[in-house]
Amino acid sequence: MPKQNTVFKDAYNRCLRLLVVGESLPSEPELCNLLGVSRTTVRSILSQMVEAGLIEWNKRSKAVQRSPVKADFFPEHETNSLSEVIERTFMKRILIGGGEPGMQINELELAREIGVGTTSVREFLIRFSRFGLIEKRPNSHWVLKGFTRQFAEELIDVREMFELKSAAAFVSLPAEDPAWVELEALRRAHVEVLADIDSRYLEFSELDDRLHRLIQQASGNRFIIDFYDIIAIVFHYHYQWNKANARERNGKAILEHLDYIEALKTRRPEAVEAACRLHLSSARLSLMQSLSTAA
Amino acid sequence: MPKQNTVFKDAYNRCLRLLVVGESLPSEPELCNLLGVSRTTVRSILSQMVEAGLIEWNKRSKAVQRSPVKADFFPEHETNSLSEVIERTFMKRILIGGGEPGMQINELELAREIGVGTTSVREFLIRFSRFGLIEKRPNSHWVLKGFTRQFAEELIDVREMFELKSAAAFVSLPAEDPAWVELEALRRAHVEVLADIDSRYLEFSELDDRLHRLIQQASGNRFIIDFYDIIAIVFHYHYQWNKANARERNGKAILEHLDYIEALKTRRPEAVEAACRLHLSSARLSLMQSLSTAA
DNA sequence: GGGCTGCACTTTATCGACAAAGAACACAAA
DNA sequence: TTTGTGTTCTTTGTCGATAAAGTGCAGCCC
Repeated sequence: MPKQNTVFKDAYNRCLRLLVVGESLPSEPELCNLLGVSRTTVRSILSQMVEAGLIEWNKRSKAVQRSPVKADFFPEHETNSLSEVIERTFMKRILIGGGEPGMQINELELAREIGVGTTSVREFLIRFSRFGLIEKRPNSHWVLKGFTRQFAEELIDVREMFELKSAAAFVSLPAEDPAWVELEALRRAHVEVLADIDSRYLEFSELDDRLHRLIQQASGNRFIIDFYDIIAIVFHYHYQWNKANARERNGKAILEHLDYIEALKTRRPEAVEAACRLHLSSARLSLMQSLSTAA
Repeated sequence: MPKQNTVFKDAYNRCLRLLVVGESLPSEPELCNLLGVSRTTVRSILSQMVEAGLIEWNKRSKAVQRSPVKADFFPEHETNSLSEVIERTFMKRILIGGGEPGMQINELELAREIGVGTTSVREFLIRFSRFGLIEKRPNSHWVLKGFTRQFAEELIDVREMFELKSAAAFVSLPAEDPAWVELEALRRAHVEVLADIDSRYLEFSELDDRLHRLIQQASGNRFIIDFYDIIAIVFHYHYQWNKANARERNGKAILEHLDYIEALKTRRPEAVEAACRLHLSSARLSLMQSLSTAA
């Protein structure tokens, strides 16, 4: 089985949502933009839709015949790319299941467990190794270094350096920079979630990601921006399986974010640094606490 | 052709140097340690040496029959691992040959040019991508971001942050830490090279690498330590093909290093910071200058 | 003339296969 | 009782093959 056709399936599903009975789908190039795939894939989708009796397709006209029903969609798990599947399985294994430091990682075993070829696993591990959680012994196995307190501390130390630098750069952004607009949008989103915190506290993760990425972006430094990927993935998976005190933790963090955003808006470096430090040390504390309860 | 036997060939060559006529080679496990390979490889080497009439091998006795001659050695290029070959070729291409930013990188073409399979090239590119010089468009090609002034500045900005942090950590190392011994050894090596700078100035690169790695190590932070790999590879290849003013540049840098080392030995944070900043800004200047002459 | 379609072609993602390299274990020697 | 050897088995590194996905060009339609 070369290449899964997950790109096709995912785009097909998304394309189904564009169908409006009586109307015609837009041109092929336009669909490419809408779906973010190449024309070849768009044409496969159109062909398939003809087969399914969803549209009549003749040159420029792509008349919609009926609305899609549930059975028209591909099952969601078939739309995940291989690397996503591998990543999830792997993270589950090392963050939950026995992820003792020093453990050996076996490419073949992992591949069999997930049901994919060794090449895919290998490439995943290589990509993943930049996160500092695993290490390769050449001509031999990988070693799991483990999501330990030590790891968390090293990660957060660098994060603090970078975030302070980025936040400082943020205040010198010109007034017309789109980041200011986005910052205001984010502030509103925070306020909205806060207003209904008891039922929406889980949305914090997304806000957190957006805010911090926006700030790192201001550094204009690819190493700083790329580093945030490590933080994001670690926080993402860790808190996904570790929801103790999430309501309380997230509520507090949203308030800190709002202070941080206000500080950025004043453009006063000292105010920004203070708010930034406050939030970061609180985030550090939460992570370390959740680590000790987990262990 | 699965797996090149470069490990074997390289170990074989190194093993040839251990041969002393009249004596016997040590035990298999000991050879493993000496050569840094597994017993399987050691045994292949011994078999091969028997075939070549270099030794008589009977259980524990491995009596050396004759000294190796030049023809006994495998040619050096056959002892380089595939990834080394790929790395060199690739770096040559992007640092010297037309490495215009935005250029597309074609896995297949690269593989053919180097004469290896696509998998190896692919894995190299994935590993290399963490250096921030290339970027992947999923399901499509890689994009060369280019070794530009911009890149150099981003790299050096982070380097300065990390090195200052590491140097600060260095002064708080306990007196019995082996780093102090290594530091003194390095100081002597610097003095030696300096004494004969006109003929030995090219040895500076190695000293530079050793000193900075020693200092980063003190941070105890894997992200800081790993980041130094990026700096090392960039400086390595850049100055390897760019030797303008090398004599002068290296002489100056050695003096700065000696100041830096002295400062570390005083264990006074301010002195260290000053020496560190001085050296780093001078290194930055050299790199930026050599970039403008190259472009 | 500018955008759209049809078609042929290129490149990537993934697999299975296989030799090189590593690891495990029982037996032998000192 | 420790250390070394013989043997067997496992795992990694690399390749070529192939379907999926992307790209480029010639001609067509408004």
